Amino acid sequence: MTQQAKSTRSINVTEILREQLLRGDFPPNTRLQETALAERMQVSRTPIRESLRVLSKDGLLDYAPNRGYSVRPFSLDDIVAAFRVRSVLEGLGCRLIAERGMSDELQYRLQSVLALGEDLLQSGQLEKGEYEEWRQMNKEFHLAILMETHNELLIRFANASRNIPIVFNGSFKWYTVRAFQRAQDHHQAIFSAMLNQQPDRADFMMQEHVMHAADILKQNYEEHQ
Amino acid sequence: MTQQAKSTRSINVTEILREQLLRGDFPPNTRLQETALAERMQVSRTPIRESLRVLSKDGLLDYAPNRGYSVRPFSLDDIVAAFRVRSVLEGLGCRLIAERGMSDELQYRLQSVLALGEDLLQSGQLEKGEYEEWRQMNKEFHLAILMETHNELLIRFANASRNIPIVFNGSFKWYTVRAFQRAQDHHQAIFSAMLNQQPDRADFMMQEHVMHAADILKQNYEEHQ
DNA sequence: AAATCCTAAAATGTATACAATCTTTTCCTT
DNA sequence: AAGGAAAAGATTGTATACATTTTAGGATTT
Repeated sequence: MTQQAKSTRSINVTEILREQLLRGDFPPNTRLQETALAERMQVSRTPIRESLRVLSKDGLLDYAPNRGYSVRPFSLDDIVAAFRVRSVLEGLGCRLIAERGMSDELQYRLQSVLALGEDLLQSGQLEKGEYEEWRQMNKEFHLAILMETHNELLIRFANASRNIPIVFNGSFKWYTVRAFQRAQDHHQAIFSAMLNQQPDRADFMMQEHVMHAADILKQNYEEHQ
Repeated sequence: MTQQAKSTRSINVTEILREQLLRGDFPPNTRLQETALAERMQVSRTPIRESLRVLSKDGLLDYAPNRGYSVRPFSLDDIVAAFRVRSVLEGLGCRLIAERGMSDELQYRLQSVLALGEDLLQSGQLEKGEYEEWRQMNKEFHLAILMETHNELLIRFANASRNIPIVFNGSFKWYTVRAFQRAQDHHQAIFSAMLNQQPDRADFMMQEHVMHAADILKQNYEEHQ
């Protein structure tokens, strides 16, 4: 029997709300009233309040004393700015690993991720808009690199920089096959740079890679939003 | 009459506790019990709990469900890692401003900050260990640059990366006159690079500047800790 | 004596009652 | 009718009571 990770209602509520916020379930500037949420979530106001406080610390909610919480609106500029920050954070991650050299574990793991990327590109799935596997693959690529740095703050910030509606699940729905191919090429180049201990190249290519994602989002934001 | 910013006990408690944590009032791994804190702060457990949750989100406290909060220990490696992250964040800030050019406001402000730095270097104050004014000057230099980027996430992360015991108030108490001079030179170079729209130089020199501070801290940490 | 189980105490998690603040409505004044 | 003050309602902030979980200690077993 698998051990159920300990949790509390407050934590559960936080994660459910976070998911809904990231999915864009609430229109921007919607006020989140404690009593209403408490009723909806079938808990008292106490865990709700703690959740709202956390989510506002995460930048997902606005807060004013005695006036409560509301859904923070994100402009396109906000989102692109967040990508820019993430690009240097993940770039630093690659740089750090390129400097010290990859562990065997990371090398094997990234190689298998890269192989999966190739498979997906050739399977024809991505043409049909089935990008869920790609999303998983991409997440693992980025997270594996980050974790290897063992820089707690870097990991925390890099993850936090993705906790933004629209951004969170990637904008793969707007990717062309060409865009997927380019992303795969970026992954390859980043891997190669880290393997050959080329810190500048690793950093630069990761920044290029992240900002490429930002460009695609930018191009599609107005039309499809 | 100046308008008293609205606040709540929860917010007040958070800031008091944060200050105490940053000052190092609590030994690492100290458990922070809600009832004890509530009594000490003369409030109920409710605002205490909200504060602790926030401070753990800020990385100052460890938390485990049903087991409460404890003071997070920071190793020297943790601290240097945080400096590295901050260096690329503030480096990005300088790069962004160098790319688009400084506003007149920022230019004048930084010039006056630089002039104040020169004054302090020549007044002899710094030799006597009176570095409080320097601390203020330094803070304004870094903050003015950050604010000018208008990148909300960048500002948030850069500030958060300084919310670490020991780091928070700078390690100026360990600075020699030579070290102050070098910091001033760095500030000058960063200003010059932004003024002349040299993004690479601005970014690089800011990273150099921040990591120099890390080096000094590193050299003095063991002996004086 | 070491290990395990059980029980009591203490701590955290949650619900609810009450207090303070803000918002809306009503009603009065001009 | 417009503006504003006052009161009523609604919402957030805080305290407290109760529930659940953890922790500590001792008794019991091996």
